[in-house]
Amino acid sequence: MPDLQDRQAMEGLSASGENLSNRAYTAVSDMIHKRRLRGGEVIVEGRLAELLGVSRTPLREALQRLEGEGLVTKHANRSFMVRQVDLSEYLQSLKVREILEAEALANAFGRIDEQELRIAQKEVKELARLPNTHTDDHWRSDDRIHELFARACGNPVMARIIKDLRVTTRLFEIALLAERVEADHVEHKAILDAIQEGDARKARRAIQSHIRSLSRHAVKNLG
Amino acid sequence: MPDLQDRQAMEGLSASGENLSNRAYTAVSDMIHKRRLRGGEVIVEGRLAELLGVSRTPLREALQRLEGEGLVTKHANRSFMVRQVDLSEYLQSLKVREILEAEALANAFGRIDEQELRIAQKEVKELARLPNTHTDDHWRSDDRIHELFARACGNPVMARIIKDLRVTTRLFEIALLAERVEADHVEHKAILDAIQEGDARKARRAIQSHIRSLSRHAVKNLG
DNA sequence: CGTATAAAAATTGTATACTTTCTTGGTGCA
DNA sequence: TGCACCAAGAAAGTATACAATTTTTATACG
Repeated sequence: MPDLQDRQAMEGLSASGENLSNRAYTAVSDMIHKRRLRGGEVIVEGRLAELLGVSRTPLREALQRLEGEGLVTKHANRSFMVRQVDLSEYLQSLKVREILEAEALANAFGRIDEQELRIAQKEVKELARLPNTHTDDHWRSDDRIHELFARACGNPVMARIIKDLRVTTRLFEIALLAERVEADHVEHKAILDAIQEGDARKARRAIQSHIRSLSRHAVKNLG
Repeated sequence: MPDLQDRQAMEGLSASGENLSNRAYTAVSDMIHKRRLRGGEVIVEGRLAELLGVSRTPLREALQRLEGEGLVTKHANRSFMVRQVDLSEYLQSLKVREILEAEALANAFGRIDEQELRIAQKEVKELARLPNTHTDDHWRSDDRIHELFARACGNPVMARIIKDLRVTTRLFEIALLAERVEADHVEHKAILDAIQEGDARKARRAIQSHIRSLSRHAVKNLG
């Protein structure tokens, strides 16, 4: 079982969410994304509440909220369980992402903030140079790129769906990862380049091939 | 304020969700969809809990879950508020639906259960004959048709997203409605006919023009 | 030695009491 | 008359106590 670390992370959050419910929410969400709580693991409320230093009430509320978002589920009508994303769901999600991100990118053309594009490009270049792949940084960059055009597409509903789908796929990718990092850099760069050149067709192909590449990689390593 | 009706509906649910949390959840969800709780309305926990005959604890959990699904939101960091879908969000959602439902329909070709198709067709025909448009029936038919190919498309993730989007759009349409019913019948029939003929192109056009027709109607009446 | 059963422990479900925070209305002073 | 400040009330946030349910363990019997 994880030690004090999570509790301390939670206490460090004192400023953020204000109330314990919100703090518990982000703390648990974090623990899931950081794999301190693994997919399929059963959550026992009492223990986790104590670990986070709150009573069960706000923790339960956090869990209900997370259930609504699909990060945890009810196991046999009783305990909560950390959501397990299997290969099949991963591939299905990627398929939808491929469709929607291509569409979003097309609609975003001409509306993407120049400066944000610069920042994203610089980040990719730096990451490519670094030998050691610090995963947190990698994902931050990944987020930035994909949100770049999702947010700019002029359709917040679409952006939200893409974001949710990326939560799902991320959940799965965390387990996989590692040897993908190199390919990600190259493919990300291709997308950003196409955007900068103003070549919509090329950008569409780039995002599609990026996502398809993720699918192929997953199937190869697990299918 | 609504009277005993909701409370009784809730008590009638005794069999379904088993525990009070779940019962409160479906009860509130129902109240929202049936417009007994209107978009933008502020929910005061104590009152609603009393109305439903439960303590605040399970009601709050239900509300948190509904928040995760987007049916209610937090107002000014405090009270819950029934979600208000505005025209802009409605149109955005329709846009995504247009993309995804067209895709789903394409993928569903050849996998749609013959019998379910028959049932849907019969239902449309009957509704078209009836002079009085009983809204519940209309929507049940609407659900059946759109779920027909969403479920058959082979991608449950996509199906789930379509379903969620239809919750959003339905929330908006309930307010509008009425003179749409006629057009809906015609357009639904066109979709089903195309499916039966096995004409994928035609079906795609039919679903797209159906959804675009919804957009146009909304803009005309409210934009 | 295995299985069935009952008692105990653990865990979730619910209510309630208490605390904190926000809102509202009234009173006093400029 | 208008504004500011304070008090009282209302509503949300949290903890805890208790009830209902499930799981585990221990013991007795076949």
